[in-house]
Amino acid sequence: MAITLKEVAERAGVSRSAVSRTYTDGASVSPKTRKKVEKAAKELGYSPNALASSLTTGRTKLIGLISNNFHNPLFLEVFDLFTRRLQEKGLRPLLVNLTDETDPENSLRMLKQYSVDGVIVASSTLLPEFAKAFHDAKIPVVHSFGRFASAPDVHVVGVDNVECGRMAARTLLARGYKHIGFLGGPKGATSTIDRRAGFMEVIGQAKGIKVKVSNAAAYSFEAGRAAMLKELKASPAEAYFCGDDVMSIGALSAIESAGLAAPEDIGIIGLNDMEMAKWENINLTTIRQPIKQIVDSSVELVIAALEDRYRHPEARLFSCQVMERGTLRPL
Amino acid sequence: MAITLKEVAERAGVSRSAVSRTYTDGASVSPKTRKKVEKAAKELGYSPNALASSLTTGRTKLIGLISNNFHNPLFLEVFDLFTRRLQEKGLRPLLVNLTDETDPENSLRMLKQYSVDGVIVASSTLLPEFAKAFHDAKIPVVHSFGRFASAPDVHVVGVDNVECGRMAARTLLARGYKHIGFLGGPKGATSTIDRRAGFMEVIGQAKGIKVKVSNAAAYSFEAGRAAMLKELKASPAEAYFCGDDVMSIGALSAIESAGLAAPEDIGIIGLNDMEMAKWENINLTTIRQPIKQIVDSSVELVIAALEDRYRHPEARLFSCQVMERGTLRPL
DNA sequence: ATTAAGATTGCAACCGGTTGCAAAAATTGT
DNA sequence: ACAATTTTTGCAACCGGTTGCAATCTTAAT
Repeated sequence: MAITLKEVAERAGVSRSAVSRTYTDGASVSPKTRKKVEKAAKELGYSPNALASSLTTGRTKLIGLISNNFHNPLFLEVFDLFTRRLQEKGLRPLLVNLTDETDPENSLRMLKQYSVDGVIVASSTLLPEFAKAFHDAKIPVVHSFGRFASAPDVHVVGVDNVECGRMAARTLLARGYKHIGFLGGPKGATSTIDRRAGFMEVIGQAKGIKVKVSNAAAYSFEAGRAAMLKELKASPAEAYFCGDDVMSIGALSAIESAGLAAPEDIGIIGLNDMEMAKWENINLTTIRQPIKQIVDSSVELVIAALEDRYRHPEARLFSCQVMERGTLRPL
Repeated sequence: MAITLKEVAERAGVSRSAVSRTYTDGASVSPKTRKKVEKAAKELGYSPNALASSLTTGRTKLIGLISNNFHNPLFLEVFDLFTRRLQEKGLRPLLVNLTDETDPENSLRMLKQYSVDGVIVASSTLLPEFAKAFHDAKIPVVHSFGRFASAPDVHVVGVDNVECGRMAARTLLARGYKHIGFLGGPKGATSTIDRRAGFMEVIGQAKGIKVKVSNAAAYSFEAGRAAMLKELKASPAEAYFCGDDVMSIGALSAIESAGLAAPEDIGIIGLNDMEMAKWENINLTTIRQPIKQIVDSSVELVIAALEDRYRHPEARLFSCQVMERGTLRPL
């Protein structure tokens, strides 16, 4: 099919090793032969077969990028950042869509077959055990947007969801809301559990605050809307901390449908700060996750992990920030 | 590192060929040896190295998935569909993010190095020449969401944008709008050009209709909003056909900002029918692109193309459909 | 000019599989 | 039971590279 190293060697009048060495850096080739080889290569349109070389070097430069968040617009931004960053580092993302699956079995087998150098699990809903399966199979893995643990089993990069919960609570209290709602994502999601813990911790320390807790079925528009519609039927709180931005937008639409408005009638604070949050017709007050930093750090960490396979599992947490916009009443 | 075929062969007490054959279908192995091999493989946790085998078979089952649309939420749906479909067919998507690049050079080289079996270019803004580069390099390629041509250079799957333009014009005329706007995407994009042609064709055949043409800088919220704000300053039309749904949402926000409403003051019809279009707070009347069919057909076509490398380039067009929602006045 | 050290080169074995071919084993028919 | 088929098996070469090693060539030092 394609041009091989052998053909280039013949044309350049050198050994195959010489050709190979011109394309591996650090190898010893004289400028003269390098010239000859490059000339021949150009004439033939040769490009080295990365897969064949992976056979001996043990490196494919392939990184498995696994996610089950293909319905949350935030993750388009995440994929954009990941693919660019990996490309910049000379790595190639092999994308795995995990929708409707929670068992690592299949993806593990597949990624083993393709000898990926490492794996990035980009998901806020997958359990730590998922990433652990790769760790156990001795494949370097980083769980991005995963759950924080002080002594994690695998590398984790993300935000401190407990602190996010606290931050949301403090923000609402500071604005004088007395009747407050926690409208979480799916009950089982680790992110929901952690945010709720932080949220309740702060609320618990304040006096005379009434709290309402409820959960949406998913981090989605429909679920957020449905949950808020239900809230509106039975004495709603003055302001809600919603599971994420998409849910918040769903909640806002419910409020609007009921002939109410944010922040006049009900306040909303979201989480993520996805691009849509700043669209003028949404203008959502929300807690920003620094996704660029999380992504860059994840890539850096997976590279570090594949250079040192015995690197101790590490959790890298980034801090969030409240983005003041128009869905909470001013301070 | 990992378990190899040789180790399995030794443990099972058979030749390496025997092991290889148990994992290639159509090969001749007796049930007895197959049993032995499978037992040994299971005990050792063996899984064949797909890359090594690709060396001799010439098939990697890797498909390059190239896109430059990492900011349009529609493409999250598209990626979701592509990755799932490819997975179902036993193919693996190697994702390439082409943002800020229009030259195929780099991606071509890279995908050659990884010996992808085929390439899918998923973009409505990349030019046909881009996909052509892969075709010229003898890599099977399908351009999804690409420009229609009756005698295309490469396989194309998408919608007939000219017909979409006609459809939009007819829809607006049928609702009695007399002063009509075409608010296109970026001027150079083939999709914009084609839609405009169809649109103007139908309008031209109607009597007493006034048309305004303008273009947004990109298929994005901000560009759509900016373009509509500009329109609103200088005698706007009664209804607009916007470049796509994201732009439409931007336009709607501009309308709202100006204290106006759709469809009462200004009508909007979009294009794509992405998930957000049916969110209750948007409720956008739009022309639906059947993305599931486009994706499935693209995958099918790329498979056909890699099975028959001399297959004649083909254009597959799917028809669109108006989704009646709330941003145009009723019939 | 001679020699020692350093740089460059090619040979050949190897990475983890596949496959054509001929030999061996199993099956069929008589 | 024996020959003719058919199926299964292992050998060995190959896919497209890399790399340790010893041989050869340069360069620098004396």
